[in-house]
This record gives sequence, structure tokens and C-alpha cells, in this order.
Amino acid sequence: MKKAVEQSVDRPAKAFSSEVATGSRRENASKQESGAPFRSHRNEKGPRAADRIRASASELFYREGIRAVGVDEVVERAGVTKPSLYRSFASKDELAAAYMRDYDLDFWEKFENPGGKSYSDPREHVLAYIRVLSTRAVREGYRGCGLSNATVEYPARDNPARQVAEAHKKVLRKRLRELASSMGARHPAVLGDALLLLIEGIYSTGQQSEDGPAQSALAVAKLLIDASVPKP
Amino acid sequence: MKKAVEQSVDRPAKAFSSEVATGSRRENASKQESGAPFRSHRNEKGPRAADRIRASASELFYREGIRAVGVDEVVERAGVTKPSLYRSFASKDELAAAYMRDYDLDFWEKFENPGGKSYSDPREHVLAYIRVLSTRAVREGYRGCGLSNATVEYPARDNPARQVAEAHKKVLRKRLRELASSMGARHPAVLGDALLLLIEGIYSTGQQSEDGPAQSALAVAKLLIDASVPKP
DNA sequence: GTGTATACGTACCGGTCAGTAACATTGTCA
DNA sequence: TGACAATGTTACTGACCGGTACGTATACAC
Repeated sequence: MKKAVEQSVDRPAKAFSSEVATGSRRENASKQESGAPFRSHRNEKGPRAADRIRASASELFYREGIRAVGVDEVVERAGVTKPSLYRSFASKDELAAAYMRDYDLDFWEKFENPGGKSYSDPREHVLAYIRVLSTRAVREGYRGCGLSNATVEYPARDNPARQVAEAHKKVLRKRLRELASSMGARHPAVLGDALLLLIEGIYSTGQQSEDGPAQSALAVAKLLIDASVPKP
Repeated sequence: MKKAVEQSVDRPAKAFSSEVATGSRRENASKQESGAPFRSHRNEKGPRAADRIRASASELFYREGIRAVGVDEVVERAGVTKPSLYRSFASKDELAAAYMRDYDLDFWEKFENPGGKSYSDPREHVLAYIRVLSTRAVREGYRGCGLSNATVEYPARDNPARQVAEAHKKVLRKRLRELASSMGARHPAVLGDALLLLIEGIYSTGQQSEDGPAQSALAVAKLLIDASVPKP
């Protein structure tokens, strides 16, 4: 239960293995000692069932919401059958948690390298992320942050997906405080929180309309930073 | 369909009748010409079925989410039966829309008179709202904004509840711009958007953890306003 | 070949969901 | 007293939900 949470969420992650955290029911990381690619059984064409299910779930859960999507739809889109899902995931809730972990990994890639570039200056780093984010957020069909959305869908604290989301947000908060500190902010905690509140505001309003306040987000971010960091 | 949206959402509402907008299936506002309290039929103890249903739905939908709550639960809590629900509301979606309209009314009361007081100075007005809001937002069990949450639960544009929420957010944005303008902001649109992004950030992060960035919200609001309004 | 383990499919389960049909009961007013 | 409006009572529907019992195909080991 708790193990799952700590699986991929507790590190801002400098480098990522393309192999996502499994977090599945089957705990057999054993038998990995053989060197070869371990393609194991079954047909060579395409990823195995569990991976196809993860991908299918990620897309559907993000676009339509977790509660709105049934497991039948997930497996149909994945081109597999329901028992395959339940062989790899203990329940729909656990599948949702896996989706959260995948989302988390994806997030950090986008956050640490906004627009595919890396930044040494923390101010430019944050502004680049917000620029990219707010551009996405004003486009039609934008659905905000999958992690924040899951928190809305599942108010119960012990929900596995929610736990992953909560852990993620905690790390993000710490990371933003870190960046605010690097900028030389007078009160790094306040600037970090300000940026987090701003980012969550973009997530939220971005899915409420295409023509929303996310348009002003970059200007607001600059305002916040410049008001918080003493001039050189 | 569209009619429902425009029923209560398009006015910042200075004064409120305690009578909520009905928006129910039965359009007979007629017969109101008689002066008396119009307690009409049924037993004297307590409000009539439709009102009890609205109250029950509001509480449950807010706390647990709309999708998570079945109509059976709503009617059980209301102490009525299912046919009574469907006599007053065409569908669960329409009941959700009614919940949105009630929420909207309630919101404007809280927004225009934060903490039960009225304010003439726009800066003090906004800061008071954010003070009250962020205090609520760091308490356990806080569930954010019911309207924003509904938008997360229902991504489809034509969902009745979502339409009410969208209309509401549009009005709120305008109102904040208005207040920013009254403060004498250099760029009222930007300050208005900044405040809206901040507020939505509080809604969102407030339900993610009790110990979140909403703690800093008041300081952030002051920072934003002071950086946007020229000193006298 | 035969055993064994793996990956997958077919067919099904009981429960819950939103919504309805038909009828009985109660209070109000004319 | 009788019409009417509002609600309750009971029982039902068909769709969908998450989840599972059980059989099958493939591949490697010996």
C-alpha cells in the first residue's frame, strides 16, 4: 500500500530510465539476472498487455477522468481482455495509482526540461516551464493536471491514486522552494508557494475555458519573482 | 438546457433572496400572486421535498463529488423517495446543475461579504476574502470549489453542471478585474487574472493537503497587489 | 515428447446505477 | 365534500460496473 507511493514520487529526478516504475501486482523483479533484453514469451510485435493497458488507461483517465472510464473501455482500447488487466493490477484503484506514477514521471521530465531544454538559471527555468504550460493550458481540450484532478475525484485519503498525487505535490512544493531559494528570494517559502499556487491555478482555469486567466500567467510569474527577488 | 445556465449565474448579486433559484423541471412559477407565505400543501414540519433534495445533494456532491454519489444516497439523506427527485429534476445531471446554481449563490454571498462584513475599499475587500478562504482551505476535509471540481468531473462542454460552472467563472473573472481596476492597478486585467489564478490555486491545493501553500496565500495576495498598484 | 510456467481469452457473476410505471395516501382549498 | 396537488410506496428495468472461475495457446527445460 504505502510502498507504492514511494515508488517514483519522492525524487525530482534528474535522469529518467524510460522504463517506468512498475508498481504492479506481480512483484517478480527476480529472474532479471540474465543479461539479454528479456523479451520473454509471446509474440514479438508490440508491448505486452500490461504496458498497453497502462498506456490506454493513461490516455483515457486523463482525458475523461478516472471515475468516468470503466475497465472495459480501458482493455478494449488496449486491445486486450479484462483478466489481463487484473493479472497485472490488483484493482481499478491500483491501475489508477499506476497511471499516477506514470504521470508523475512524465511531469518531472516536462518540469525539469521545459520545451526540451535544460536551464541553469532558476528564474529562466521556472519562467520557461510556465510559458510552456500556459501555452498548453489555453488550447482547446486542455484537461489540467492529472494528479490534481485525481485528488478531486477521490477525496478519501486512503485512496491509492490520491496518495501518489499527494506525495507528488509535496515534492513539487519542495522543488519550487528550492528554485525560489536559488533565485535569491527574500522569502523563498513564500515565493515557492506563490509559484505553486499560480501553477495550480493554471491547471484549474485552463480546463475551465480556453480564454481564461492562464493567458496572463507568464506576466504574473514575472511579477511575483521580480517582487520577491531583490534587485542586484 | 441553456436557459438553466443563465438562471442565477450572470450577476455578482448585491442582494440575495433567501429563495434559491429553482431551475427545476416544473416551470410553474405561476400561481405566486397570492400574498401569503405559500406554504402550500403537505405537512408543516420542514421544507418540501425538492428543497430537501437540493440540500442533501449539495452536501453530498460537495463532500464526495458528484459522480461518487448515487441518487439513492441523495434521496435517502433527504428523507424522501426517488420518484420525488425525478418529479422535480429531469435527471441527475440537472440535479447537479441545480447544485451548481445553489453553490453559485452561496459563493457570491461569501465573496461580496467575506466574514459577514462588507467592504468599500477594494484592496481590503479582496484581502478579506482571501484571508477567510485560505483559513478554511487549510482545515482538514476542505474540498475546494464545488464549481471547479464539477468541471474536473465533467470534461464535456455540454454537461449542464459544467455550463453553470463555466458561466460562473466568467463572471468571477470580470468581477476581479473590476476590483483590480478600482484598486488603481497599472494593468487591471493582469492583476485580476493573477488574483483568480491565486484563488483557484487555493481551491486546488487546499484539498490536496492541510499543510499546503494556501498558508502563504494572503502574503502572496498582498505581494501581487502591492506590485501592481502604484504607490500613492 | 512431456512437464511446467507464462500470457492470454471466453464467459460469466452479483451488485449498483439512473430512471420509471402504477397506485395509494395525505393535506389544502373551494 | 370533492377536486387537486404533492408526496409516498412498491416494484421494476436494462445497462453497466468491477471482478473472477476456468479453459487455452505458446514456449522453454529436460
